[in-house]
Amino acid sequence: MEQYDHRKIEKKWQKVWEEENTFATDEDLSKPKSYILDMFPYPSGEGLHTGHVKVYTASDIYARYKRMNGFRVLHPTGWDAFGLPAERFAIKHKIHPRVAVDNNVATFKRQMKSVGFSYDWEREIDTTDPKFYKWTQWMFLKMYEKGLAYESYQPIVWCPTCQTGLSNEDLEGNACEICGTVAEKKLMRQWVIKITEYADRLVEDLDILKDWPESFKEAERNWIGKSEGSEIDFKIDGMDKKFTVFTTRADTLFGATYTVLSPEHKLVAELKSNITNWDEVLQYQKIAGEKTEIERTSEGKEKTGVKLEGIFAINPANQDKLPVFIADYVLVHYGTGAIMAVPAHDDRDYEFAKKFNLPIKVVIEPVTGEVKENEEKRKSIVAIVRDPKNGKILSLNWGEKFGGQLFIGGGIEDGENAESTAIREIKEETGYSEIRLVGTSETIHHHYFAHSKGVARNIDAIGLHFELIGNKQELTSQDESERGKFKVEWITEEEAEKKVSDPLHQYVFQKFIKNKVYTGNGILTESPDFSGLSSEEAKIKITKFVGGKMKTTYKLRDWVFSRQRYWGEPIPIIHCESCGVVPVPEKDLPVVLPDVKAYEPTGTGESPLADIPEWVNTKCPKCGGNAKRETNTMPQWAGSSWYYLRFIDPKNDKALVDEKKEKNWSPVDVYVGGAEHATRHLIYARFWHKFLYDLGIVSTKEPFMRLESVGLILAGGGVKMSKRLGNIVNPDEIVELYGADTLRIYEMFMGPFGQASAWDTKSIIGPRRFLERVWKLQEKISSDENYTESDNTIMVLNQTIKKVGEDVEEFKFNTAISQMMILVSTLESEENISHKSFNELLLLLSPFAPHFAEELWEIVGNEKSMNKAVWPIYDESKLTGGKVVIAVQINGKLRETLEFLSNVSEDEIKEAVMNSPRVKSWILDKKIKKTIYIKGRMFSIVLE
RNA sequence: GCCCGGAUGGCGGAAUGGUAGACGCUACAGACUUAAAAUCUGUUGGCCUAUAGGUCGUGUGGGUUCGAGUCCCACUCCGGGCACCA
Repeated sequence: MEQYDHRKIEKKWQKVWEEENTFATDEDLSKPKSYILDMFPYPSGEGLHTGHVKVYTASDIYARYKRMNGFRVLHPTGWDAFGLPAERFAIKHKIHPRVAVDNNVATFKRQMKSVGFSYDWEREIDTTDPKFYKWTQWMFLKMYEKGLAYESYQPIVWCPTCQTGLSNEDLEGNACEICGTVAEKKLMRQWVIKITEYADRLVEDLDILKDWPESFKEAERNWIGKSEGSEIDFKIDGMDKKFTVFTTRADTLFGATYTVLSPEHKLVAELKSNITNWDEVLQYQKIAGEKTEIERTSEGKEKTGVKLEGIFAINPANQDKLPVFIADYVLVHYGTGAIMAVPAHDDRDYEFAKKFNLPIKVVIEPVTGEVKENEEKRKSIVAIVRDPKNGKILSLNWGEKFGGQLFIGGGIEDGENAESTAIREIKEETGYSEIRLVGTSETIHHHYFAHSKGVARNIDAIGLHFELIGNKQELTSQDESERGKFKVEWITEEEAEKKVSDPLHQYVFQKFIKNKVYTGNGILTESPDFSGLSSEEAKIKITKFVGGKMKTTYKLRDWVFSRQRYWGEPIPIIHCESCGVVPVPEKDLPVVLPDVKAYEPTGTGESPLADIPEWVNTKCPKCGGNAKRETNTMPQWAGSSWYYLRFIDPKNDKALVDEKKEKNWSPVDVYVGGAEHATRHLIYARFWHKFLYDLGIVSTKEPFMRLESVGLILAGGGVKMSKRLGNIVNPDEIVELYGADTLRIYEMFMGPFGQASAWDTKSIIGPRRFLERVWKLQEKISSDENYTESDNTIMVLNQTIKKVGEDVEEFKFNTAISQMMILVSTLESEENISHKSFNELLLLLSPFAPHFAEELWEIVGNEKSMNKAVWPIYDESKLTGGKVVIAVQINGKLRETLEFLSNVSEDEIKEAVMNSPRVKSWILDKKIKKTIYIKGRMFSIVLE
């Protein structure tokens, strides 16, 4: 027997696969299809890393498995090669990005081939290839045609030293990562895509995606941030001007005590002549404008703003005159960029109101507890008594059964008001009477079940806040029996927050002591015709009453689709001196990126393309007059938003994808990649797909039916692999030392595919030993054609076929591998093994360790190529081996295990259990209360 | 602050509400060897004990259940994402 030499074997089979084009896509339409895709790589100069190998191995195993199961499989890859890193690299090393990308691609391709991925390389695509980006540009023109692409001035983050625009990743805090200068904002003309027009469908259709992780769908929902509310107009007092606010809480309109515009709101300038503190306003606008988003948010919760002196808005509900502020906590790009502020029922408005000393008007009465049937109405009070000397609060400890820790509560009796009730209850229950009322709450509607009385109650409670002014405590004897039920305790705020679990009492505490405002829904008060309504009802009625309209808004913003960069797809637009914006005619596509020597930033913020007059200057396709080309390029996201469609028909120069072929292969059945793409890439691609669906180019609503998320590979110690820490593992070294097959198995065996796990080079030896043991098994193959292994081995073999198949379907590669290890141990314990069993083991192993399996397949004399072989089938009747082991529990504890034939009856088991000496010794003379039998698993005895 | 995950031996991890720790690594002991490596065999959660057996044990505290790593409630810690979203 020859030694297992991975270097020889892996090269040999990679050559065979390449020469025979083994993994060319099967176009036999009689077979079911499976389109298996991983998120294609960005070919960086760093080369392939272990994380790539993890994703690509998983999809490769799945693809090979599907082929063996009779599917026609599309499993391609390509290069997402436009973007900033390549351009940076080019500037730094004076290498043209085209050259750098080609070099990097060559490295990636060599590395990927060395790991043995079964891609159909004939379908390789590259987003920077004009034949590819012709179609990216074509689709941009379609979006322009449909009114989805528009020009707009948008702020970019700008480094005044580097004279270049920065992405968020280029920022270190609020400063440029490269030179350390504090970044500014600069308004640039941008192309923007109206993705918001698809927001609703992007949310709705998440329901189609049954095989996406819930966490991805939730992340998309949050990113899109759908919110239902009302738009309501506020007139400016004494002027023919108004602004619109967006609110989800129209029910609180009567509680609005001021309004806020975002500093960038266009009405501010229109009001200039009437604003008496214009200088102050201007200065605030300037400061807010200079702040980067990071600065604006890193200042914590401290609210800032400026009142527009001389300006009042009219509350359309009650015609109150409200002050108008500008403040940067109101964002220009969300809702309408203006809010009505209701400090009594919104945390931010409350903070702002406190700081600027604005009135706070309660219009919602809280509802606590849960509404029950047949409730009895009551009126009561909850009193908080605080000792200002030590901050402690008076409480009654009723014990676990009677409500636990509470403050002082009680029913309002005839002839009493809330205050007199509270004073009486405090005196009766605690003996304190030297107190002073400092606050009274609104009515609180509390629903609860009074266990002592056996009735459901709906009480209208009033909270009262007292301060202790004297320590005199007089207890009268007639109250003693009542007082025996509880203990009077002074507790700290922390204890009160933790121990008082009753929602009503906790609410009153939060209101008075923690100064919390009530932001939930409730029942309206102080809202003339609407008082007594629920929030839900009032939202609609009040909106209607003031002539507003119900409106859905999204957090999702339109997609800024241009970059002032060289290395991207040119936006196919021409600016004509007389016709204005003219799209490049389809016949002139692609607009090829010119080959230039310099691609440094221009210093004006414009794309380097702007400095190439022979490219920029052109003739208008419409009138023939002088015109200039658009010099902005597309973002890196553009190509990756539709590349999966091009794999279906990568060489087509008539269409981005042939209609028939699209129907044959779309959609992607399994898409594998990282959770960092849960929002942007996947939302952009889903949007793009829906746009193409509307054009009739694709036949499905969604591009990716199932999504498998990969977990990070961390370095030892659970930290991220990074160049800086010098802990990056290069897959080349592992392939050289242990072999690609070992690397593949190691990465799949590390842990659950979707979970992060730490690289541990010394553990790689385990998978390598496993392969060595399989290698040695070939010596045990019996020459006797009719040789059969023991029943036990047959059982394990069948179990393994079942488990590996099921686990691969579910991307549970780690447990599939451990089951194969169990099979190998079992086969090793046999004197000899059959040719058939060994072949089946190789077939199970082949998706995981393809070179290794091919070699052994050939060595043991199989005629047909392994890649034409089919996945083994297990025999249902041989999964159990005819025996069952029954665990015996007594009072829930394992006391015995007994083995039976699998056709054993419950009575036989019971008899054997009762006769077991060990069981008898546990039962002794105790009575058996009951027995429970779980078929084929366990027998449980419960003793009295 | 909000959202989403997670917590099981020395380590990576396994476990349809039913024998916790499969499988692998490490470590220890033994075999082979002049020796080492490799390989093979055995042991490897703690404690008490004889290798029988017992007892504790899946981040913490409660609960449901004959039975909880798994379900429910409250909390702690760790990781990831988002950032004043009206």
